[in-house]
Amino acid sequence: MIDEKTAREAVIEAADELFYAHGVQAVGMDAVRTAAGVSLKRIYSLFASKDELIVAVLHHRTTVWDSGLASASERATSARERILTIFDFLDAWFREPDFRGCAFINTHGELGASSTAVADAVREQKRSFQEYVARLVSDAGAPATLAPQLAILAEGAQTTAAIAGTPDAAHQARAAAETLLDVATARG
Amino acid sequence: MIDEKTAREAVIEAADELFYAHGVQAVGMDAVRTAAGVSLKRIYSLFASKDELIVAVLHHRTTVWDSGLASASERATSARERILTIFDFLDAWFREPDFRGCAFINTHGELGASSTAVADAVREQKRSFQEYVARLVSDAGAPATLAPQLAILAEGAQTTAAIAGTPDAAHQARAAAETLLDVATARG
DNA sequence: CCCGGCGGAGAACGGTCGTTCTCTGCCGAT
DNA sequence: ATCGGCAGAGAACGACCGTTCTCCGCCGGG
Repeated sequence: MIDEKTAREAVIEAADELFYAHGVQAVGMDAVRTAAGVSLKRIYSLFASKDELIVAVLHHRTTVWDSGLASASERATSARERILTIFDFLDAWFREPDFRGCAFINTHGELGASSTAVADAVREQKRSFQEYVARLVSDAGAPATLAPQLAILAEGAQTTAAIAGTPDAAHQARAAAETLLDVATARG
Repeated sequence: MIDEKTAREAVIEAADELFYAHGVQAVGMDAVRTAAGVSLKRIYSLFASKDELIVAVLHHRTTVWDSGLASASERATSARERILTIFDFLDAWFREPDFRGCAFINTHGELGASSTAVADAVREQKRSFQEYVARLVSDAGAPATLAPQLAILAEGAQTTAAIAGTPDAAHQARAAAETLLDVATARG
């Protein structure tokens, strides 16, 4: 048998892909089993329940998102550029053919009311993103009130792009962010 | 028996409340029956399937949202004020104890991948909102590019408030909208 | 007063889901 | 070579859901 860590990752990655593509409740554990190539018995020895698997998937997505954001901002030379890089990162994501909105928002809408563990995992990811933006805003010398405004733009772009089915929202949000940055950094 | 229109409305309103509170898939038709006080047989004579009921609920929510937005903007005296009223409307909504995000976004995340009828109804509502904002932006004499930026702020505020569980996003988005409006109407 | 049909209540049906169990074959140890 | 135990495959189980069906009580017309 493959070692535990490998099996865990295979299950999480297969579940992530299926959950994101079809919604969590539309995917049965059988489908996860088939996609991951790991027996149900083993899946249930790695995760106590589907709910626990969902939370693990969300945590996995958080790390993927964080590292994607970090690597996208590597080329940026200033804090201002790093902020705007967020929206370029979104633009590239929106153009992926299987883009279907933010998995955290989707999962929260689907299960946030019934599972507090899911709601907590989603809230934690959003909080961490807000913190990331706040750090960049502080680096750019802009007032702290700018950070939640930029975060709201990023969130809105994700849902707008998901529902409209076009990536336009990324550059629209980017333009708004530029304006807000200009105004916030103009004064002294 | 009660007349058809009344029964239809009772079913739609009961389903709307339950779907919004718990998510669509978490609510069985039995629960709708009990809440609406309309027999299953009658429900299925009014709606061919649960999917059709979901779409009817979304259409109902669209009219409720539109009229709420319209009545909130009645007191505003200028186009600029009418735009900012959107965010005051959101603020009041976010403070309602049973606020759980935008039903359209939630339902799209849950069922948008599997039901094109649902995805279409959601997209149509967002398109109509974009149009409403575009009309106000035009009335305010601002460039058309401002409209999607404001719409993105409104969308982002809704998901942020839903996940964070606080109404802060409304006034943060309002402040950003004010800045964008100032910049967009300063020239000329 | 009797009868036929209509509507409501909820049981029934077929399917699916999350979870567990059984069976079978494989592996290392003796 | 034989045995014990572990892992995989998938059947089994109980619950539930969307949808349909059955039965019962009520109603108006003769």
